[in-house]
Amino acid sequence: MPELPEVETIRRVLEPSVTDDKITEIFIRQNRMIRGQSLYFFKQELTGRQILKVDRRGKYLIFRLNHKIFLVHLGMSGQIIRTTDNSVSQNTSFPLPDKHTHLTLWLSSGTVLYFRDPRMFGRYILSDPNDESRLFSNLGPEPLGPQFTPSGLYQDLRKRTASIKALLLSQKIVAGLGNIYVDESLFRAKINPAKPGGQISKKQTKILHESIKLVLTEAVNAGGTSISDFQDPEQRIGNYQNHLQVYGKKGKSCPHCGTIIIKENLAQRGTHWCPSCQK
DNA sequence: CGTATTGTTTTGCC
DNA sequence: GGGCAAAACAATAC
Repeated sequence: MPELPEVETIRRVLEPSVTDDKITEIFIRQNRMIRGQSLYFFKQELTGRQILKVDRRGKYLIFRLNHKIFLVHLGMSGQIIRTTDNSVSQNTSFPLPDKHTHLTLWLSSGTVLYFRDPRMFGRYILSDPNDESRLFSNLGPEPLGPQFTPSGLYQDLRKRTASIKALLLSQKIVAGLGNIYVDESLFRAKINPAKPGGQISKKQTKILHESIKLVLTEAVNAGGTSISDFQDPEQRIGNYQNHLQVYGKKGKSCPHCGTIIIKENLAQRGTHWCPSCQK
């Protein structure tokens, strides 16, 4: 579910409603995803903190608290649902908390945040602000920030023999792209997903850089992609699934040339491309 | 029964 | 030690 555009959509919804709120109570159903602080201290250290700011880095949501940072990675199926109900939600499409609600935060204004994650690939990390750079040390530049440049991208792809698909998924070349947006970006750039990173020309790299920024910007503006179950904290779905060109389009015609879109496994993921446009 | 799914970490090999 | 590729994690749908 959540790649950069989805996480940014969540961030934008949460920011105005939880900023300056205090965490008054916490309930943990499943502690598998909790990292950083020990379980005992997790609850103790989170309770009473004020949310100063909600940021994002790659696919991580960052709650900046007084003297702590709370990082949330939603994995494959994580979501955050906001209600103003104190016990059982009445506004949601299903009763909350349910068996997939692993963490619940009550805030001083009456807001309740439900953290759901059926597949439990997500992570909740409570740490010191000083640890932030270490926690993000494996992430490449923000694709929509000034650090992401065509020349930097070109340098990082030099001498790499792995496929551009695998490299873009790794988060180390650039942060925030997942399976959907890698396929869409490579289609826009007319680059074959199997092409080794080191074989992409300077000119192609510049186009790839532009394509990534374009696709992500469009997707953020559309409120993310709701393929199966993405919804923002207010339970609204995104709109970018209506703009996808190749992802999920196996057997359909390429919007550019009409050739049938292919889907094959690459880098352990279903990979979609136009065999004619993306040589 | 298989296969597939919007992600990352770990493992093992070269 | 780095780069790379595959397994592993888990739930659910088809």
